[in-house]
Order: sequence, then C-alpha cells, then structure tokens
Amino acid sequence: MTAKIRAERRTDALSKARIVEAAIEILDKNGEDALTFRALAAHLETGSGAIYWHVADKDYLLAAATDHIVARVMADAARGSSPRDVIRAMANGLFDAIDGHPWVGGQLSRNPWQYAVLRLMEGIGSQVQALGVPERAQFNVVTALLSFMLGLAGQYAAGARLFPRDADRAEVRKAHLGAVAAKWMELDPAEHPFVRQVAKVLPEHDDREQFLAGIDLILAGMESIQKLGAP
Amino acid sequence: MTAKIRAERRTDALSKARIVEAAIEILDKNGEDALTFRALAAHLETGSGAIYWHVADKDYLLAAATDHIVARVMADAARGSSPRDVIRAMANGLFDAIDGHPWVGGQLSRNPWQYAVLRLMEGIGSQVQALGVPERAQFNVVTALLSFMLGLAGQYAAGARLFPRDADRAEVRKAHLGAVAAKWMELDPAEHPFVRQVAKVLPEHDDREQFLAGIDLILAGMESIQKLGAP
DNA sequence: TGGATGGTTGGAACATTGTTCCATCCATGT
DNA sequence: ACATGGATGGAACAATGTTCCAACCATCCA
Repeated sequence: MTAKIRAERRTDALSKARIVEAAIEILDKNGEDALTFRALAAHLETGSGAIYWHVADKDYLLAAATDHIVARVMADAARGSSPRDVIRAMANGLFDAIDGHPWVGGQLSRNPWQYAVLRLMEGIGSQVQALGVPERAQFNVVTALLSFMLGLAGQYAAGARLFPRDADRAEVRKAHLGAVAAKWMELDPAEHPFVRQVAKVLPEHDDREQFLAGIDLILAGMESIQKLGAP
Repeated sequence: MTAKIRAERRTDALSKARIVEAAIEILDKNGEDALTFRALAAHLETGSGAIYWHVADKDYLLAAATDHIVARVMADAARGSSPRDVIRAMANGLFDAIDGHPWVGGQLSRNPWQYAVLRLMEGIGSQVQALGVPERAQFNVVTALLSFMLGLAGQYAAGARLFPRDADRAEVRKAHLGAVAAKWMELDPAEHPFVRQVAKVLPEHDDREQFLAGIDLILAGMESIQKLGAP
C-alpha cells in the first residue's frame, strides 16, 4: 500500500485543478448533497486536510467548479453573429449547462458575487451595449436578463434536487411534474384559478422554450423602450 | 423553576403558530444562520424534541415562516386599481418584505415549490390574465415575472447575508458595494469593460428602482408582443 | 374519585458535516 | 548526508438536524 502510494505520488499530485475536477465528477454523478470533503478525499485517495492546503473552503470549491462550467459556456456562445443571437446562444448554452449539471443552477442563484456570475454579466453586458441601449439603461436591462436567468436556474436546480441522477430523467421529470400538477388541481378553484389553469400545461411544457421565451420577452421590452425614447 | 414552568404551561402552550413566530423573530434579529433548533428551543424555553412534535423539519418551518410574510404582502397588494398597478404593488411589497426580512429572499429563491411561491404565481397570474394576455402566452409571461423576482430576491438575500443585522444598514451596504466596485475596477479593462463600467454606478444605485425597472421591462415586452400579435 | 391513557414535553444521544490541528513524509537545495 | 519546508493524511473538534425515549399531565372512564 505504501509502495502504491509512493508510486502514485508523481502522477497523482494534488492540485486545485484536480480537486475541482473530482468535485465536478461527484456533483454530476451523485448530486449536490454528495459533495463532502470526506467523499472528495476518498475519491482522491487522500485525507480531507490535504484538500484544504489547495482550496480555502467549500464555498470556494463550489465557486471554482461553477466557474469551470460557465467559462466554457461563455466561450462557446461568443461565436455568434448578431448581438441578439449571441445572447440567445448564451441562454441556450447556460440552459444546457444547467441541464447537464443541475448543481450549477443552485450554485449560481445562491451566490451572485462569485466569478461565474460576473462572467455572465460581462457577456450579456457587452452584447446589450452592442445593441445600442443607452448607457444609463444598460445596467437595468442586464440586471433583468441576469436575474431572470439566475432565478430560473434556481428553479430548475430545485427541481433536479428532487430526483438526483436518474437514467431516464425525462420520464421521471414528467412524472414529477404530473404529481405537482395533480396536487395543484386539488386546490380551491375559487382561490387558485390561475394556478389550476397552469397545472394543465405544466407536465407538457418545454423548459428550454420557456427559458428562451423569457429572454425574448425582456429583449422585446428593451426594444420597445428604446423606440419610445428615440423618436 | 418547576412551579414557573407549570404556571406558564397554560399560556405558553407550544403550537405551530408560536413556533413559526419565534422562528421569524430569530431570523429577523440574528439572520439566516442563527435559526437552529437549539436556539429556537432556548427561545421557547423547551427542548428541540418538543418542536418536532409540531413541525416536521427545518424546511417545513422555513417554508411556513416565508409564507407567513408573503401572505401579508399579497393581501395588501391586492387592493390596487389597474392590473399593472397591482403587479407593481406586489413587486413593491415583495421588495419591502425582503428588505425587512432578508432571509425571505433566500428562502424564496431556494425552494420554488413552497406555498409562498405558489401564492406569488397566483397573484401575478390573475393580473396578467386581467391584462388580456392570450392564454397560451400567460404561462411564459408569469414565469418570466416570477423568475425575475425570485432571482433578484436571491441576490439581495446574498447581499444581506454578508452583513447580518446592522444598525445603519444603508451605510454598511454602501461601503460593501463600494468595496465590490473597487475590486471590479481592478479587473483587466480589456477583458471586463462592461463590468468596470457598471462598477462606477454600483455603489449609488437604488435597489428598489432596479427591481421595478425589471418588472416594467418585462411588462413592456409583454405589451409589445401583444401588439405584434393583435393587428 | 382514582387510575389508566395518550397527546405532549424536555433533553440526551446519534450521525453527519465543515474545518482545524498536527505528526509525518519526501523532494529539494546546501 | 542532511536540514528545510511545502505537502500529506487522518484524527479530533464544534455545530447542526434529527431521532429516541423517559417523564409529565390533562382528560376520560370505571
């Protein structure tokens, strides 16, 4: 065993990058709650103390993991033609990322001061600038887009937290939404008419479409305000 | 001591309502992290086990506390003239609630399936219906408004988590935003032009104005889409 | 009226977590 | 060869949510 450890030392040297990578593996495979320093230490065949030499604390680790994912999304989305397309590509990419790594949604919405969020803000901001929005309105428009994204990210993450890692997520998800809808249908029709109406559509609705519809809505509002202010 | 307890029994009988009330007191006075079952038990002069007789677990307790606050907001906001005004009143009320009880923001954004969120959805939904939005578009519009609200709620809550309960919040907040802005200004101008531009406005900006601006933006988008589809 | 009953209570005990501490290791430079 | 200090592994600590259980006491029945 000691020999094995010795042999591994060279190739297995601990590092922030390797730790973040392992954390992402655990998060992806077993969900948000599964990431503990003990599980991480076991996965890396070391002790928890050693991890703290490279990583300040759990918050930092989660922020680093999240940034790792978001950075790729933003880089890919940057290759678009019009500013509108880039924004929609970023939204699409973010959706894919959260779909593939549900914990990213929770982490993004929980901690808005982390670097990953700053990345999103810069990416969205530069495109909003390119759209010719007057400077004093840019902040509000970007915040609206960003908050909407983070808000929905949190919601999807909460949904995913309920059934962590299943083979046929689509099926499980639909069953779950069906159960929620059924519960909503039991509410008093006089007190909750709208929710009951939504319940009918809930199990069939497409998350991605909903996400992009929200983005388009905000962009449309932005344009209508621009037209209003221009002439 | 035993006599005292006996005497108190009658007036002090434990109940879900009294527990929720005490939880809100602790959350308001000492912040999100301060609510533990031990602190709660001490505050109620009982043991943690007794609390579990009335309350399933901490999630349930937090959801109940949140709903207690949100219910009042929605009831107050319902007294408005036009649907637009009601929506803005709800947003304003929600902002006040989060401003006064920052933990509400965190709780709302963390758990979208709790009853408080359903309340918000019903409240917003009925007004959107009243605005004459076509039924198949209602779901997306309401989700957009709701997600934006929850997203920004989470952000404000995260901000408040950094300085839990201070006498002059306004001062502390400004100092904190100033520190964030200063950090942002240190970023590479080539890589983060937009963030650096925002940093200049950050410490002075008005949260409430920003919140309502987002609502108006989405409402404007909704109207422009309506006009587009109608004629 | 007195004893049984079962809804409540209080607090000890447990499992799990993030984090700290420290004895030990080993590649490097002298 | 040997001292040094960056890295490591794992034990120990403090805090938390939750469970468990002995004791309590108002109520109901005999």
